[in-house]
Amino acid sequence: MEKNNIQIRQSDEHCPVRKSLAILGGKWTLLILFQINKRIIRYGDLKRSIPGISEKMLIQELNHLVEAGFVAKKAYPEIPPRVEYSLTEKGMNALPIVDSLAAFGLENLS
Amino acid sequence: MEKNNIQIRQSDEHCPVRKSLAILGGKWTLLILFQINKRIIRYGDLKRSIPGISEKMLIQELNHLVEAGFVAKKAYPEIPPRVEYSLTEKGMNALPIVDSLAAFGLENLS
DNA sequence: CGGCATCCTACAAGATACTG
DNA sequence: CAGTATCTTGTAGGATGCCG
Repeated sequence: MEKNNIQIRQSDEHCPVRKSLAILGGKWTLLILFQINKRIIRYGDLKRSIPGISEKMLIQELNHLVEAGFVAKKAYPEIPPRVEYSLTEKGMNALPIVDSLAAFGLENLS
Repeated sequence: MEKNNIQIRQSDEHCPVRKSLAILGGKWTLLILFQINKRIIRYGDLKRSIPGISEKMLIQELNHLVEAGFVAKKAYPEIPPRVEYSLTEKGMNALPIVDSLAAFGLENLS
């Protein structure tokens, strides 16, 4: 309640919002997390669920997210290959963000 | 609970997440909303509260947000000039987004 | 099927200087 | 103080083609 009075000043890199945006701020990042959601989904299905994304961006972001520990990747040594993606615990923690984005879009944008 | 089964497929422009990202997806946009927050803040103070932003980007995003109806701008015809920015109702609705971003950053990033 | 390697460009973003 | 006006640049992102 006295939150209005505190100085909200985060010097550069210590701001949690900035740190989050640094990882999740890509054009497609949050959309990908949103589509994976609680599912275990194959690469091809994921790609189809995000119309307009290029293979490069999808793979790039997925690798990025796997490295960062937000997405788990499981590859089956079959032919033809099958690769499944899902959110880790850490990745699930980002779902409130996309939920609030979705809610905002529904209520405030045409 | 059967949410896992439904096809989460938004064809392009109807996806609320995409619509939100289209407006709020800029590098500085959410950070600006976060800093204004519930305050009525002058341009100079706002700029100082976001280290690293250029005047151009700040003004550009502010104008953008004013046009979109998320930010209110009040200019006083004084010398030297004074301009105050604050969030509109609509802009307040975006605060849950930055809150979840902040929470995510605090809990999941170093 | 699920990638990776290139090449390329448009636009977001930065730097700088000036003004009411 | 609060902007505007240019000019320049970096890089996110797109297009295309090949590979295990």
